[in-house]
Amino acid sequence: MTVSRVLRGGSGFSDDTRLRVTEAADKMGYVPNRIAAAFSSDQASTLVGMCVPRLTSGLFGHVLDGVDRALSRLGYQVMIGCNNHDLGEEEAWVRQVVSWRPAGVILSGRTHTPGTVDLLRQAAMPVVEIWDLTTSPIDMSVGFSHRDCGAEIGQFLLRRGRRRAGYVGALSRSDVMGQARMQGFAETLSRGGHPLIDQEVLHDSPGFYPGYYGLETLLARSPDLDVVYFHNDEMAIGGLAYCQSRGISVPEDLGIVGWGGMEAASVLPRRLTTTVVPTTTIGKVAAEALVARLRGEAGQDITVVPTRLVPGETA
Amino acid sequence: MTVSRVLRGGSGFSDDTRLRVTEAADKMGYVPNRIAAAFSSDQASTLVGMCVPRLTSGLFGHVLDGVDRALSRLGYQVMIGCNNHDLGEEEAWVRQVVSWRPAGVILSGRTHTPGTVDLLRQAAMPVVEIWDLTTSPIDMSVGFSHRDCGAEIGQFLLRRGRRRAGYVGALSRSDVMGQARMQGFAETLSRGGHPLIDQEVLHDSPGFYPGYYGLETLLARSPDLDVVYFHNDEMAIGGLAYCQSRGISVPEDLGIVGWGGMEAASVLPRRLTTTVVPTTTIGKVAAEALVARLRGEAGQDITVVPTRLVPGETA
DNA sequence: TGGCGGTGGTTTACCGGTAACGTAAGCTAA
DNA sequence: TTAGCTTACGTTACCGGTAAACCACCGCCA
Repeated sequence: MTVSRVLRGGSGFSDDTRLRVTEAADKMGYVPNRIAAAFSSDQASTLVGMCVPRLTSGLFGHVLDGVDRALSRLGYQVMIGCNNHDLGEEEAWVRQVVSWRPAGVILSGRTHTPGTVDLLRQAAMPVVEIWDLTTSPIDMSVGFSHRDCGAEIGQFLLRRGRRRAGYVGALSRSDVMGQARMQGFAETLSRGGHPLIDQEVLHDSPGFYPGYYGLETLLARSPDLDVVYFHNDEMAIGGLAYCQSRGISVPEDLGIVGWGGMEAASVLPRRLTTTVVPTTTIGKVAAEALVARLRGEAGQDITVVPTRLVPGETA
Repeated sequence: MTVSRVLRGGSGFSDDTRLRVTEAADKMGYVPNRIAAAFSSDQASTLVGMCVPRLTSGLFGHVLDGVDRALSRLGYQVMIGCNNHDLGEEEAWVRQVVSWRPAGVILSGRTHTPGTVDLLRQAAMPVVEIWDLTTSPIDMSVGFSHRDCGAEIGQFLLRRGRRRAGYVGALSRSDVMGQARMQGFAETLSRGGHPLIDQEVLHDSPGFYPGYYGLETLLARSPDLDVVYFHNDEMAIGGLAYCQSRGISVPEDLGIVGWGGMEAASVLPRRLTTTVVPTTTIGKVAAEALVARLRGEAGQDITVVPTRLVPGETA
């Protein structure tokens, strides 16, 4: 017991004892057993679960980094999961993670299966839903509105005099966020009197080549578009490559707009018009909100982390 | 006890009992406590620790994905860590992770502090060192030789008639792997009779802008180079941008070579000459080697996962 | 009828740390 | 002098699952 107190930096022991304990621990290479600690007292768990739609996405890599930096600094460990944009996989992951009795959980997205919500409510632990802001979170929400992102781009393009807009997207499973951006975009255009002309949504992952071929298909069908909004930057870059290969000059003949703020976009000869998402900040804020809740500190349940429209040279 | 056997799919109970148990568990929303399970029997831990140098790197995102896919399929959970290319941070992380008594640990790199090695040896668990192959691993090693990557590029360039090569790198903390590539490159050039003319190594993270300005500095000092090998693809793309801004035609005036096989590199108008690293495969193979060891199956301690030189249009 | 093996289920002890409580020694103050 | 408090440390029970041993019962056969 005295050893436990010394090693956890408590009080109620003499300096002499402390020294003897730490020396002995050092000499025998003692590593405390956190499993036992977490087991004996529910409070002691320093595990936090974090689930993202894709691990290979540059954006989520930064979110993960923000979460890990903030949490590891405070002595927490991060258990990761990847749901591949599938709510069922998410539920399976949540079940696994809850069985580890973590201190809290961070999920991506605002849509979950009833089973997932039940599991989390029963577990009665802090939960942060990130990325896609919701006003009725399970517990807490940190992110931004995808609909607003699309709407903002819509307004921007109308102001720039674009009148015949198209959309190229990808629907990998139930990726509702890209959908939301598109809807916000389309609605704004309609209200502005110049509704969306055409859209091409591929059932594929939103990468470079789907962007390339998606634009090809779209333009074959609707050749007189003057701007195309893409699901994300990678697809937009694919679109740019298509334009280059066909001698379509950007932004004169056709405007190209992406989303996400992928680093590689800054690599292009002309800077992509896009919405930059504060990925690392979202991770950091989510982690801090979770820890604040754990410590019983006051904090807001819903935190808006604003995105930033970057008017580049492609639209 | 009977409940435990039923839920773990053991034997020694009737169908009737099984039904009663599963029904009751369902009704009460029972989630087994893995902490207790891991605590009671050392064998039951399904945690695996995985430490990478950077979470924001596209390459390591794919490695992580390979690991997570392979492990979650087999019922393991992944605890992540990021050491920021710092061996001290790695040791701190290992200490944390070992205190969770994981089933095994995956580390990036072959160089570790003595403390790290001690901790892992004492813990007597499977350890896989990935990315940078070593013939004397702590336990197992999965990866490739960075030195050979550099050497292969050296030979390739000599065959293509390049005679005056330079190198632009970045030294973020103790990133020994970039160093190894450069050494393999330089040695091969020397043996071929056309040694490395000049190099510029920035103390910065290896990104787009350091590549841009690194090339600027290098060319200011050594204007007559005919090819430059970069630390990685991002830096090489920065170098390409510099060439474009100064009217240096690639590959005629100057060859540009990267490393890593970053996806965005395929986005460029001309395909970057580079070495593609099988990131996902490394993660997958490492995870499978670890699980094989856990199951007592035979497996090799050292697995070479070959890289692939992609002769693009920039060198 | 006694012994034997298999089936189905229960009892017991234990993993290693921690909360709560117990206690002995030393000190203070009435 | 002694009740009362503080300090330093020890005891005990418990967290929830699991390994191993144990037991009850049945059917079977010599």
